[in-house]
Amino acid sequence: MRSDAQANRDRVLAAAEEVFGESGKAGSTEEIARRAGVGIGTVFRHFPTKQLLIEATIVRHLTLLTNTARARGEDGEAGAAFRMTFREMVSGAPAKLALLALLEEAAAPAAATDEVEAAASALRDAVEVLLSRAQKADEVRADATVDEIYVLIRALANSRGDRAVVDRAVDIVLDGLSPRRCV
Amino acid sequence: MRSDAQANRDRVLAAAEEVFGESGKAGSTEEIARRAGVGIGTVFRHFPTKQLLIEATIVRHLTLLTNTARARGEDGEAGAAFRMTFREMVSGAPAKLALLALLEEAAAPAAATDEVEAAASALRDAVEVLLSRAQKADEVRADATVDEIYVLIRALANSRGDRAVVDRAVDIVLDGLSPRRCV
DNA sequence: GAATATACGGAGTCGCCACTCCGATTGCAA
DNA sequence: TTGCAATCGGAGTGGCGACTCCGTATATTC
Repeated sequence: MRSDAQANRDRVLAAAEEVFGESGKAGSTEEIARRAGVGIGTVFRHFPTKQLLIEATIVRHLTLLTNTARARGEDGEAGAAFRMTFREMVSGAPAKLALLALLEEAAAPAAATDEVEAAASALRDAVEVLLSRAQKADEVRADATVDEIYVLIRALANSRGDRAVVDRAVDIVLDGLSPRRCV
Repeated sequence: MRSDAQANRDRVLAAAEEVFGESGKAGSTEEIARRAGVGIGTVFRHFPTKQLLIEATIVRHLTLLTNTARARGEDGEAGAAFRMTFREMVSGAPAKLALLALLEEAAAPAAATDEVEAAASALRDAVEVLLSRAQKADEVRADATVDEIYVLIRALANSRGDRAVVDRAVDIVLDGLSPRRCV
């Protein structure tokens, strides 16, 4: 692959993340091309279909999240690491609400491509590691499963509203996730 | 207003709720007309703009939720009433995920029409009644505010995934909402 | 049962957007 | 530097969907 082609591909992906983050699926390919500083033709050469561009954007995003979670999983205290990652994943996408909506769609049973599927399950695994470590340290209730954590994170990540209010909502959820130390 | 006109208006609104619930904003006006069993012209006579149709649909939905919450607020035990309503609002829209996305958008600061605004705040008030009653009965932690409850409900209502998993996630959140009886 | 205002249906218009095509460019190898 | 295969750009195409218009149909009134 020629080096300019690679560079353009990267710029298109970055622009796509930006545009989809603002406008969701409705963001036009032309706008993406404009922001990437390339012609429409170039966008379509790299991603023959809008759907493919969306999927590539999602995979890129999921991969980033996975790396963050993995890094977090190796150091420090288990409970804090888990809670930190939880918070990060919730608030990490403040300007990317619409992107998350796409992500949700991608998580639907039928819609997932192999590649998207793989990226999603990698993230899931990374979160699972954090979770079970925190559970072993008795920092998170033992009956919680990754699936539930996932649902909670995705749900909260979609939240609009004051940052402060969302933060307090997250506190409440984390309270719910802590082990009940007495009845 | 002629009686047939009223009937058609109602059928259009019902069809709109259905279609928007499935496909969100992307649902076409033509499809709505088809399901309502009327011509496109009729849809546009009642709701001159797609945006207006969306808003009317949202108001209708919010009003329904408000009525449910109000009814629930008057009988039975405070904590149970609150939790019941919480669960209902979360799971009451299983086929209407996309509609909720619109609703979120409507809740954005700028986008709200007076009418939508009014309907939204009526619902908020109804929930607030339930909440403070439950708090007085020491069934819900005192430091929780309506805003946070709202964020939590909206977030969870958007969740996809197994019903069972979502239910357990709701349990976790409700645990977080219960008063901490010991440190 | 007319008369009439009101409402209906759906073909047609217009603009937007995904996607195509090909002449102009440009990185790269020799 | 030169040749050429890989890229690029962006005008053009086709289709879809919001919205309009007006001839037809029907509730309502007396």
